[in-house]
Amino acid sequence: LKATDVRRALLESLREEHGPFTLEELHRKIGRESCDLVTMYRTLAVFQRARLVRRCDFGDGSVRYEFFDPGSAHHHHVVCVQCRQVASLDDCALDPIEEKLRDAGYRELTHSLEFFGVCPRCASAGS
Amino acid sequence: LKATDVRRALLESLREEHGPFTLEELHRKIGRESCDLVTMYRTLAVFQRARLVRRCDFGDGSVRYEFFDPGSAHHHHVVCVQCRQVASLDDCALDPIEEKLRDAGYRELTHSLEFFGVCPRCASAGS
DNA sequence: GTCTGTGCAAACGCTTTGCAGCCCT
DNA sequence: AGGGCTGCAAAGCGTTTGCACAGAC
Repeated sequence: LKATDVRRALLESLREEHGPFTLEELHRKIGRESCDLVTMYRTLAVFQRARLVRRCDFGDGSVRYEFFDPGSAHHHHVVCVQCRQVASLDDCALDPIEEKLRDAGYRELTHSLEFFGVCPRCASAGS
Repeated sequence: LKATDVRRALLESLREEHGPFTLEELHRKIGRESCDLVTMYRTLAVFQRARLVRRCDFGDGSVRYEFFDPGSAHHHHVVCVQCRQVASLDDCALDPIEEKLRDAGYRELTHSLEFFGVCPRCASAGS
């Protein structure tokens, strides 16, 4: 795993702000000219394999990437359907459900959970 | 909303078995020759608008459609990562979380939640 | 007869692949 | 010096659009 300019810049962008970003957003952040879109895809794939990045596949078609911090707890997001801003929730209350499924014979369980709605800022602006 | 052969066949397929189906599965079920793929997309879009069908956008890239029964409770699914079979869970324990978000100012909340794992059948076959 | 639904072909956007050249180690 | 990384071009795939014709009401 070589240390290149593109990889350094991308990792930097992912670390400085927390919040899952789209590939497009990341591309803009590190400067469109400093890196090809194809390289973005490939680098993010490499980062995923290296467990540096987690892929958040929102159910609305958009795919986002966030810096994977092994220390922080498993969490989910709220996506504003108007401004597309994403906030993080600090906990996850699904352990009881996974427990039930494990009892039923399921193995290697994971889950994807995302919330959608109008965020406070958009809600007050709209009304 | 006209009653055509394609629409009748598609609605039939969706109703006779419960479980979200991919567009491909539905196309196969009603017979590949009896309907163009494009019409499948268009008809499913119409059904969604008419609230006859609910779209389940799994986080793994696959999109599925299920017959929308207004009487049945809001529920989620478990997807087997090996055989791709989908089972339905009967309840949803996320109301407390949505409540908290509403208190924080979020509006019009919805969520997408899907579980992934190895189903009991695949688990016993594999070991 | 009118207006909606359908099939076919083509466009579309996002993502992946192939290949030649560059740069990190 | 070598092999991984990158850019560019092109292919791939699921989905959408345009248009002419057929079918429902």
